[in-house]
This record gives sequence, structure tokens and C-alpha cells, in this order.
Amino acid sequence: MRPPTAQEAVLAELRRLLVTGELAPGTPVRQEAVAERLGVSRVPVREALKVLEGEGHVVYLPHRGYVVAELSVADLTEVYRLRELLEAEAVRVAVPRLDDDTVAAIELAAREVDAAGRRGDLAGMTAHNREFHFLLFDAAGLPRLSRTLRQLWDATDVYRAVYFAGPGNRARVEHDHADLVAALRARDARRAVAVQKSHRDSSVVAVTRAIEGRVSPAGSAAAGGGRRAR
Amino acid sequence: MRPPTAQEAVLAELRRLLVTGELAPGTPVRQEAVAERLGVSRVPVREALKVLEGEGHVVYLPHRGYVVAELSVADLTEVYRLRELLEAEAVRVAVPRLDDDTVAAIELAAREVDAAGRRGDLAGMTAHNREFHFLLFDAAGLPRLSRTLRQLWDATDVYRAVYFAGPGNRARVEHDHADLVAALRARDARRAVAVQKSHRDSSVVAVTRAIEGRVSPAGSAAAGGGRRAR
DNA sequence: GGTCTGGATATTGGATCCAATCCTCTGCTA
DNA sequence: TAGCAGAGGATTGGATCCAATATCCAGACC
Repeated sequence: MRPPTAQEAVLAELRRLLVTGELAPGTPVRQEAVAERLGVSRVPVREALKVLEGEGHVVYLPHRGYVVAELSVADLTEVYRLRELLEAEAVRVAVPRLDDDTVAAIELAAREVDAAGRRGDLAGMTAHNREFHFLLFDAAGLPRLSRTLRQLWDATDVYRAVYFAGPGNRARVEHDHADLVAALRARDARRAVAVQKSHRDSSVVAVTRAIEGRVSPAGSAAAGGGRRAR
Repeated sequence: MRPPTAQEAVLAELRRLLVTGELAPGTPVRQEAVAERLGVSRVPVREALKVLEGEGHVVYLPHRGYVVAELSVADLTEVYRLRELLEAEAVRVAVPRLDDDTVAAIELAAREVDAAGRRGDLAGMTAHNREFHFLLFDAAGLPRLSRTLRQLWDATDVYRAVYFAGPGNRARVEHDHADLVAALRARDARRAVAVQKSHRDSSVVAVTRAIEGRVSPAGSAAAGGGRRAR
């Protein structure tokens, strides 16, 4: 299972560092340090960073390098608004197309989220949670929509573990997932969209708190738009 | 106005080649050739290509290199559906926030589209057309939404010039733009959304035809898997 | 005392070189 | 003749080296 190129290995490792928070928002990424840590030269590191820049995980400043992106509360609000629009579309399209196998797979993913939760495995929870939701989104058969949604999910991944950490939230997740599965079994798109929305709304509150608690007083610093600097 | 780094210069040039169709969909991108043409080494070329890969303009196959992405009709339909959802949101948010200066700038852009059209300058038309629309989208103050929309527009840029080439379409564009400006002046978001939608719908037809006319008979083929046939 | 200038150092950007992989074409074999 | 194996060339992937730029700090000047 090893990647065919070093850039992909570097990319995978950098993603892991970002999700676990070992590379915290706002810190600069030293190419030499990353390269040495992974036992490669700086070239594949640079290419991996270009990918992450495109995904908005790091911001690039010419001749100054890459910095781990920070998510402002405004940014977060925007991400969730876009998710609302796009996930609703995905669910509306996906539900009528669902076959029983897919529903079963979704249900299995839900059980794995619960199992991971019971043994306190946060990484496992986020991974299976993502699987749970994207099995549904992907069922819409709209690859570009899936890809855009993945970008939006990625953007807040750093903070997602915080949500799962709260035991109250864990119960809530379990409950919401069960509701969603029931709606899918009934092929009830409208209800699925509604469940999905309330599920999302409950997490935005928790993640907002996480950001406000973590971000340094100085930094409302931008993750979003601009490539151009001057 | 020269870029601070070679990668950005390469990126700009590659974008130009993609938009003008000099790099046609389906053709492989030879790093060495690009590098030589621009008088740089392959390193900045590779980094620029990684950016374009992230934007979906080229697809990357490990150890085989980059190929200019082809857009299937299904892809196109999806792009326009996503644009419908997201542009409606952008317009709804932007219109109440518009100030007179922005409206004036939008109107100016519209006039520049017309002017470019009259002198048969296709590149100028697409550039100013983009400016026209994104002045409005950006006015929503939602950077991530703008960015996502830019990605969607980029995906079909290759085919956009075809639309402007038709003289009938040019009149249509002129008319639609005028309608939109009127709606913006009146700060009528609902009407702006409607104009925008019908404007978009008329272009999807033309671009679909352009794709069907251009893509090789064999291929509905997509960006992903195409193997060489000969 | 504060601000500006100049140089030392760290870091990134790019070029060149070598290695690994893939593609093609030739020649052999059944 | 069709199919396969292997050699050779083409192309990409990665490492190393050098150049360009930014940052930081000391010292001069107002």
C-alpha cells in the first residue's frame, strides 16, 4: 500500500499532520524540516504543498513560503452555508438513486462511528463519519459536486475532532445518524435533507466555539481568497 | 507587471494556452517542451502544473505526466447545475450590499464586453465578461464562494470563446447584460437571479454543442481514463 | 531615542544532474 | 501472422547545488 511517488507520500503525511493539529493553524511550514522528517528532498515537498495550497490548507507567499491556513469564524460560517446548499442538492439527487447495498454500507459506517466513539478513537470517528456522509453524497453520481464538498469538509477537518470529543455531541451524532439512515431506508429525500441540516447546524456551534477558543488573539487571518500578493 | 516567481509566469502562460486552445483537451503536456518554450527549467513548470491539476484543468497520472482535461457533456451539465445553485446565492447576498461605485464598475465592464465584441476580440470579450460577472459575485463578500465559482468558470473556459464567436450569441449577451445591470440598479435581487439564470441557460446550449462538435467521435471520454487508441 | 541603512543568515526559487518508470519498436517464437 | 520478450529511447520523479529574496540585527545618522 505504498504510494507510487514520494509527493503522494508527503501529501498524505502532511494531511495527517494537519488533521491531528501537529501542524497548527498559523505556523509556517519549513520545507527543509518536512523533507528531512520524511527522508526526501524538498522537491516533492514543494509539489505536495502546491496541492495543499489549492485546497486552501496552506497559504503561499512568494519568497516567504507556506503557512498553515487559519480559519476565521466568518470563513467557517461561509463553509457551512455552502455545505448547506450543496449537500441539500447532493441528498436530493442521491436518495432516489440509492440501492439497498449502498444503504447497508451507510448503515455499517454509522455503526463504525459508534464503535470508534465507544473506544474513544477520535481519528476513527472522524474517518468513519466522513465515510458515512460521503457514501451518500457520492451516490448522487456527481463527481464535481463530491469534490467540492470534500474541499469544504477538508477546510474544517482540523476542528472536527473537537466536536467528537464532547460526549454530549457523541450521543447527538449517534442519534442523528440513526435518523438519517431511517430516512434513507424510506427513500424520503425531504426528510433526509432536514436531518442533514439539523445535524450540520449542531456541529457548526461546537466548531465555532473551538475556533474562538483556539485562534490566537492577533489572527483573524485569512484562509480564503487571494493567491495574489504584491 | 512581471510576476515575482517563474512558476507564476508559467502558470499564467499555461492558462493562456489552455484558454486559447493551443493546448487542446486530451493532449499530453510535455514538461520539457513547456520549459524550453518559456526559457525556464522543468521545476517551476511542474509546480504550475500541480496548481492546474488542483483546478481540474489537467489530469495527472503518476509517471505518465499531465494531460489537458477533457470535459464530457455530463461534466458540463454538472458544472452548470452547481453554478446555478452557487451564483443564485452569490447574487442574493451581493445585491443588497451593492454600492453605486460597484454598479458603475459592472456597467463599465459590460460596455467593454460590447466594445471587444465589436472589434472581434474574443479574448477581450471573455476577459471582460468574466470581470462583469465576478464584480457582482465578489460583492457578496464571500471569498470561498467566489473561489468555488471561479473554479467552475475555469472548467468551461476552454469552450467559452466558442459561445462568443456566434454573432447571434453576441447580441444575446449584450441584451442580458443590460437587463442584469438594470436589475442591479433597482437592487432587485430576485430579478437579477432570474436574468442570470436565463443568461446561463442560453450559454449551456451553445457550449454543449461546442463540446459535442469538438470531442472525437470515439470519446465521450473523459478526463480520467482514456487510453491511447490509434 | 528613534529611524534608517547595510550586511549576515535563513529560507525559498530555480537549474542541473541522475534514477526510475513507461512507451515503442524490433525481433523472436509458436 | 499473431503474440510475446526485451532493448532502447523518451519522459517523468527526485536529489543536489547554486541563485535570489526576505528577515533580522547591529550600527550610523538625524
